[in-house]
Amino acid sequence: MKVTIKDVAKKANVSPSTVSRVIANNPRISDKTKEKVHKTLKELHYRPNVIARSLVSNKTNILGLIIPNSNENLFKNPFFIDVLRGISIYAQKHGYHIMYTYSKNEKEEKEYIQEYIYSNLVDGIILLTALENDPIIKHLKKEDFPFAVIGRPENTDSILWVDNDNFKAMYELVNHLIAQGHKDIAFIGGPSEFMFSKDRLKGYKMALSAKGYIVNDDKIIHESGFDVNSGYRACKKIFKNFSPTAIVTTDDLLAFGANKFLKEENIKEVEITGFNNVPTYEFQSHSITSIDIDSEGLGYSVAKLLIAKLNNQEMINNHIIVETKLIDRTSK
Amino acid sequence: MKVTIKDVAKKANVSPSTVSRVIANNPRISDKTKEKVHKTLKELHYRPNVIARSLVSNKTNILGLIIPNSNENLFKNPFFIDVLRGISIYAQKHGYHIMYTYSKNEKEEKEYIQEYIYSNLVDGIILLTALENDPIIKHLKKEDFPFAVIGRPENTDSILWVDNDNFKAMYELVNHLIAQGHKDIAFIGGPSEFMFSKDRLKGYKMALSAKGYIVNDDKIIHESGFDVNSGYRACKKIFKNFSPTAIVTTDDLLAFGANKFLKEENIKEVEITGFNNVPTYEFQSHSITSIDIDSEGLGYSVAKLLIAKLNNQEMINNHIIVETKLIDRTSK
DNA sequence: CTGAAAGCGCTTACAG
DNA sequence: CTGAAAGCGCTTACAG
Repeated sequence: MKVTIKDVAKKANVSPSTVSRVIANNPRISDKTKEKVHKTLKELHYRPNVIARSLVSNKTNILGLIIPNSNENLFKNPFFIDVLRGISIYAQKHGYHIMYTYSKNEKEEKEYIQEYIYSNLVDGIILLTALENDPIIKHLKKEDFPFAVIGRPENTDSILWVDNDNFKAMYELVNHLIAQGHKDIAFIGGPSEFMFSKDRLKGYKMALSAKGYIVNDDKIIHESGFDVNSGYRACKKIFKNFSPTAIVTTDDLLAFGANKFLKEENIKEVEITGFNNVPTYEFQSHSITSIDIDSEGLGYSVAKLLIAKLNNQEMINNHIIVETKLIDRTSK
Repeated sequence: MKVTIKDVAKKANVSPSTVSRVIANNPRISDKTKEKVHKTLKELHYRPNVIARSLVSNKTNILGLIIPNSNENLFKNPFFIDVLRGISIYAQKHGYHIMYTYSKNEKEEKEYIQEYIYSNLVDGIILLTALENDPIIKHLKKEDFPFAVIGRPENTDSILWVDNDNFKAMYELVNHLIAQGHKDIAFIGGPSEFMFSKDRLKGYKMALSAKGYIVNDDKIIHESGFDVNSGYRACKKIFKNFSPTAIVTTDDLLAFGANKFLKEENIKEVEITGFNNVPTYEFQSHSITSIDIDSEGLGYSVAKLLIAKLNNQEMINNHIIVETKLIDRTSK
C-alpha cells in the first residue's frame, strides 16, 4: 500500500499539516518535531504523491517536448538524440520531468500544444526548431504560455531561445575555404523556411562578398529535405552549369549526397563540407569537414532557460549561444 | 482563465456531477441534457484537468521510459531514436503520454523507478533492454508494478516483452554465409550480459555446428562496447591468430570498426556483417550486410503490450516477436 | 435521470 | 510552533 501524509501523521502523533510543513521545510516547525517526523517519514518510506501536489500547486514539474515528425527527415538526424539527452540531463538535475509528443503537421502540433496547456499537464514547452514566421511560436506567444525554442526565432522579442551562431559558423567556414585557395564555392541547403537555413546562407553570402566575390544565385540550391538524396539532386543541378571547387552544405547528409554524386561522376578534388558532424564511421573512404554544433549543449541550455523562467529567476539574457567547432577534414 | 467543470455546470444550469457524467458519456443522462451540456462544453472550450482526474482515478495515462546512459554507447545508437518514435506513436493513438529519464547506472535506475512508482507519476514502465539476471527486471517484478521490456528476459514468466528473434536472425545469416562458401567465420560481440548478445551468439554457434563445423572459442571475441573502436580491437585480436574469411558481429558499429582494421592492414575479401542496418550513407566505400531489426516496430509493440495490460485486456501472448530482415550486401 | 456530498492526497491561510 | 478547516478539480456511491 502506498503511504500518505495521514499515515505518517498518525504514526508520528502530529497533524497532517505538520507533516506537510516538515516536508516543505517550513522554518516555523520545532527541531524536535522535525526530527520526529523525519524519522517516521523514513520508516514508512514515504513519497509524496506528485499528482496531489500538482493539483494544489498548479505545477507539474513536467516539460513538454513537441517533435515534428515531418517528411524533411530532420528528426531522424542523429544529432537529435543528443538534444534529447541534453534536455533531460539538465531537467532531471532540477527536478523536472520530460514528456515528448510526435506530431505529423502544424495542425497536430497545435492540437498537442493545446492539450499540454489546457489539460494542465506541463509547466512549459520546448520547441525543437524555429521557422520563418513560425506559426507555432506565434500561437504559443498568443497563449502566453512559457516556452523556449532551439533555434533563433525571427522575432526574438521576449521569447527564450538557444542556438548556435549559424551565421558566424558558416562565415568562418567559407573563409577557411577561401584561405585554402577556393574561389568558386557553391551552396546546398535544405528547406529554406528554417531559420538556421537562412542564417547559414547569409554567412555564406557575406563571406563571399566580404572578399569581393560575386554571389551567384544559380550556385545556391535549396532542396526539400535534409537527406542524402536531396544532396545528390542539388549537386547534380549545380554541375549541370558550373564546376565549383568547393560546395558548402547546411547538413552532413546533404554533403554525403553531394559526395555520392561526385563519386559516381568521377569528379575529383571538389571539397564538400557539412554541418552537425554526424558520425560517418571513418573507416570509410573519406570524411568531410563539418561544423560540430554541440547538440547536447543545445538541449541542456534550452532546458536551463525554460526552467529559470518557470522559477521566476532573474535572467540577464533571453537567449544562449552555444559554441560551434569547425572540424577540419579538408584535403589540404 | 482556465474553465472548470463548475463553470460549465453553472452556464448550462446543471450540477457539476451531471457535467462530469456527460463527459464520461454515462448512459443514464438524458439526450436533452447531454446535448445542452455538450454545447456549453464547446462554447467555453472546456478541457478536463488531467491532474485532478488522475488524483481520483489513480491513473495518469503516462508511461515512463528508463534510458540507460551507460558507457556502452548503446543508446547513442541510431536505431534508438526509431524505438522512441514507435513507442510514442502507439501511445499517442491510445491516449497515453511518454516520459523519459536518463540514468547513469543501476543505482540511479532503481531510484528513478522508485520515483516513478511511488510518486504516482506513471501507470507503467518501459525498459529498453534486458540483461542476463537483470536486476532492474527483478526489482520491478518484486514491486509488482506494470512494465514491459524490449528484449527477451532471461526468465519470461508473466512478464511482457518484445524482441526480434535474435537467435534465428543470426542463425540464418551464418547459414547465408556458409551457402556462399565461407567455412571460417569469426564472431565479434559487445558486452555479453545483454540477452540479445547471448541469443545472437547462440545462433552463430548453432548454425556452425548444424553444418558440422567446429566452434572455436578463440574466434569469438566480446568487447566492452558497441562502438567502432571495440570492433577494431576485436578484429585485431582475431587476426593475430587466425584468418577467417568472414566475421559476423552483433552491431553495425562493431562491423565498421572491424572493417577499419581490415582496411588499414590491407586485408581483402573478408566478409563483414552487422546488425541494426545503421545508415552508412552509401556513397562511401562499401556498405555491409546487416540485419534490419525494425526498431520502430519494437517500440510500437512494446507500447502495445503494456497499454493492453493497463487496460486489463485479454492477452493471448505476453510477448511479441518483431520480424527481422536480412539486408544482403555481400560481395558475391 | 439528476443533485448533494464525500473523497482522492496534498497545501496553506487562519486561529490560537 | 501546531492543528482544524477549506480547497485544488475532478469522480462516483448514495439518495431520490
